[in-house]
Amino acid sequence: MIDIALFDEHRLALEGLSGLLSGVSDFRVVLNCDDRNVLTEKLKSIQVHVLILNMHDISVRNLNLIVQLTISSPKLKILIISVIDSEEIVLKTIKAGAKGFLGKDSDRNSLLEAVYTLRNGHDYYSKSITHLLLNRYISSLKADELSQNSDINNLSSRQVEILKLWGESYTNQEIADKFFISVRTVESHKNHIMQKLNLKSTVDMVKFAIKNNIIEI
Amino acid sequence: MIDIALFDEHRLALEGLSGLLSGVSDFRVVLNCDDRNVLTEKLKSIQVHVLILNMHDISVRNLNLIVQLTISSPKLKILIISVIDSEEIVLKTIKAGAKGFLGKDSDRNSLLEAVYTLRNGHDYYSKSITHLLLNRYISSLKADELSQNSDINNLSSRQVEILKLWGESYTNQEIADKFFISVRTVESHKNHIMQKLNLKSTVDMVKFAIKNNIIEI
DNA sequence: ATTGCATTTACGTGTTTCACGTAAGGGAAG
DNA sequence: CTTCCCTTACGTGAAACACGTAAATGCAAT
Repeated sequence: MIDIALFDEHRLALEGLSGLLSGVSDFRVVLNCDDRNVLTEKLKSIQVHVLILNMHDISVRNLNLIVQLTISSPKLKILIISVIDSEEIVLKTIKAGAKGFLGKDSDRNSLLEAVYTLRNGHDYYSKSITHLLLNRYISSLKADELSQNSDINNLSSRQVEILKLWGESYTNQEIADKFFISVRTVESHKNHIMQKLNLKSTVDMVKFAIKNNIIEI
Repeated sequence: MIDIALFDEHRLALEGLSGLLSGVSDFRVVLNCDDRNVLTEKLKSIQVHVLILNMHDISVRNLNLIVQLTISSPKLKILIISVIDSEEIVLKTIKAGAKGFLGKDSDRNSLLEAVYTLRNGHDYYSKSITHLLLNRYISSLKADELSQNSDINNLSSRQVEILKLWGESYTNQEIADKFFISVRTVESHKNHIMQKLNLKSTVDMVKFAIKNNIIEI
């Protein structure tokens, strides 16, 4: 029997999540909670194996919640569910102490699998996440093969900075002024970005930036 | 019997939501969807009474989805579920054409109530939302509902053609060759588009084209 | 039928960005 | 110390952009 606590600020989502788990005989949902403070209070008295945190946004507040719970309940396994599943976010939650992460591509089976896996003392990350986490490791080994994959991880931070501003309709000159570098340098950065990502036009670069959440539509 | 379509980018949440509705005998969930494009496609063929959209973020893209569906399926009642329920956000979705909004304080009963209410031709907003909004304010917003998305309609078909090709990374020269016109003419068209839509850069033009489904990401 | 207006077409001029090189200096890794 | 990548920067020619001007067309209203 696995004792589970559920947290979701959104009551509807909380109930939905609760429903997904209630059918499983091995599971016992001992706590449904939509209030951060109530959660931390309750977890001091009752002991659960797995805490499922549905995070609608990954704010410092939410990350802190993970950190706090990790400290106060070292044996508690925290599973994050979030529709926001960029590499940065996943890494932050892991760093904060989460043992599992389910992105938006996850379904009920992934959830059940994740709970079992965490209960058994292992980490669980959904497919897209694993792929994401492995990518930078693999890319360091097989840089040539993967250089064709238009992956944001291959961009340097400077290149992302430039791309971000340019995606907000800054002109090269404005970007140059902002960073105190030459316009030619800005052009160079953009050239390198296009080469690296194998993009054939600036239009493609905009699309790439949008796809990779570098800029907002 | 009320036919319902469900959309949620997050599969887990989608399944949870589906579970919350499945127990009700009056309801028939005919479509579960986690892909924006699939949704619009499917809704062209099957007819549902209520579409429930769970929005994890209220982006222009999401708002535009509402607008598009409102235009293509005028009889469809759209119910928004979102953990983000600030006044501004709610107003935007209503403006876009949504007939109901459930904020984070809503539970399963609110959901069922909302679906019934929408099916009966009325609007539904959860408690916290209702007291936020003045009725006359809502109705004044609805008046200009149709004039809001007139931007795209102001473009001539030629302008849209050009924008479409350019959005597919065609160069001006290629577009000119395709239409047997001068490169300068292509430039003129683009200039006119930018003037007409009050865009200040080509990056903005890409974004506009994406927002208005002229080009695909 | 003529007026009026937006559209489509096109060009001129000057600025900006793109595409493709080259290359120096810095820092991290081996 | 060497190697490799990143950052910085420049050169050149082509392409695209910004801002005008302007003629021919098409269409709707009077």
